[in-house]
Amino acid sequence: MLHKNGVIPLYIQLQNILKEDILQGKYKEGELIPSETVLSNQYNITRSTVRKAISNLIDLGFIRREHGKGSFVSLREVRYKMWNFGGFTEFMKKQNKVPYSEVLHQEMVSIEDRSYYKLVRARGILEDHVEYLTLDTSLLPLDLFPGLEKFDFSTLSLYDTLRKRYEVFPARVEVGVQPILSNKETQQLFKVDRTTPLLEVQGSVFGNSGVEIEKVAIVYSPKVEFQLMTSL
Amino acid sequence: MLHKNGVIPLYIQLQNILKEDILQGKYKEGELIPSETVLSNQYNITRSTVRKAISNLIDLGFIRREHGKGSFVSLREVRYKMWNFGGFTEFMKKQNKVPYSEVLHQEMVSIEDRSYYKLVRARGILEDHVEYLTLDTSLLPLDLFPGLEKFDFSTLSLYDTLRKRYEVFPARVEVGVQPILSNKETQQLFKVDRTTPLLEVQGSVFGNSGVEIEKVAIVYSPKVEFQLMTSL
DNA sequence: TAGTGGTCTAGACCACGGT
DNA sequence: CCGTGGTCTAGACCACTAG
Repeated sequence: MLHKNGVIPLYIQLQNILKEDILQGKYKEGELIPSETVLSNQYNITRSTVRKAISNLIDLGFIRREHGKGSFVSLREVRYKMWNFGGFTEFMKKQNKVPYSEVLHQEMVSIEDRSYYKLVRARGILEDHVEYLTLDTSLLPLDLFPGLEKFDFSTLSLYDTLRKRYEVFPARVEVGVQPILSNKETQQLFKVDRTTPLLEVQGSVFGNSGVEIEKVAIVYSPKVEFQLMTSL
Repeated sequence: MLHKNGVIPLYIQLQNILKEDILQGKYKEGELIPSETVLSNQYNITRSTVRKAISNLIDLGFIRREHGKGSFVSLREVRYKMWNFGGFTEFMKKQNKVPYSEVLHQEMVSIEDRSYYKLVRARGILEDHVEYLTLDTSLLPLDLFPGLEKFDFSTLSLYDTLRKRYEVFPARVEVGVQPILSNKETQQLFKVDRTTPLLEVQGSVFGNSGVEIEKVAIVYSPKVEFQLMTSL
């Protein structure tokens, strides 16, 4: 149900509900979602409000409308192969590599009246020497994870901690990919010159319940292969 | 004045009027346009209709709204979201853009004793000018597509042709993503300087039967947003 | 014909910004 | 305070799709 007198607009609430339903698989790729009329009756809101919610989801690439037919789930889900989001540590162990994390920086920051724990880590694998592969910047909301700053993430897995200590399970990422130029920090870390372009991924990680649990920015070493497969 | 009983929706008519006014300089960059109430009175339509017109112009990057202040002309740079690898033409049409393709180069090449039709196209959308978004290099095996070189892909959709003429349906892609530096060609095409890093996607497209039907390399303009979602 | 989305009206109340 | 945009209601008629 919707919170009629809450601070969050009804169309945003509905938008989030539909988005979650789609991502949780309640409405699957290609399937019809309930019609605008049905939704407006179901949630006791007008069709205009329903339309606003659906229009936003169309802009976000979740839904496609067809006149006279209905509104369809229209996702283009991308899967990754060599590259992994949900736990660098776990992934590397599976590859029989020794994962290595170095906390470069950590602090409490405040963004839009919310406090976050900011964690900057250089990550890589341990061979004869340390081979750095990514530079990770994470922002984790402290209201969701009180006391998070007390853990030592050079030895602990961040996602493992979220799961075990906070029972929060990373479920989904939404990211953008950009090419960037290296700066002094990444040049040193990845041993590249200043003309080397790098890959950066920026976005959000969401938990099971659909809440954003982490804002993340990762710069990848050129040694990391970024591959993906997707169906058309 | 608006044509009240015309075939063109009122909000589209208003949208075009405002767009023209902006492009003709009647409302200049940073200036306020008339308020929603004023426009609704002026054109004898409801505020909802005015809002729909303005919302579209915001999506198109002409206007920015500020709560309590008004709506300002704001010709921000448009960024295009593209998470599709196959079917540029179809994708752009769905976005109500006019797709534009320019064949820069085509030839027959031989790789590992197999002949391919090599097609290099600059692709983008047509607005007041051509906005180039990608530089596509395709390699299509001629044994699968005999006579393919006879089509004119500046006007025809490649994938459409594969489907209609050869009954081959692109089904899956496997690609790698790399950051690259711009070269002279891409600098000119995308109007960027030589220090601008770009995104390149390289890989293969497979048909329904699982055969590789195309080797592809796409360089993206910085105006293209490369976004993806995935479950963990 | 019934159900869908597409467009539009005529209101209402609210939150924000500047006077 | 007033004017702005932000949200929402409760209707209406239309065009399109499918049985």
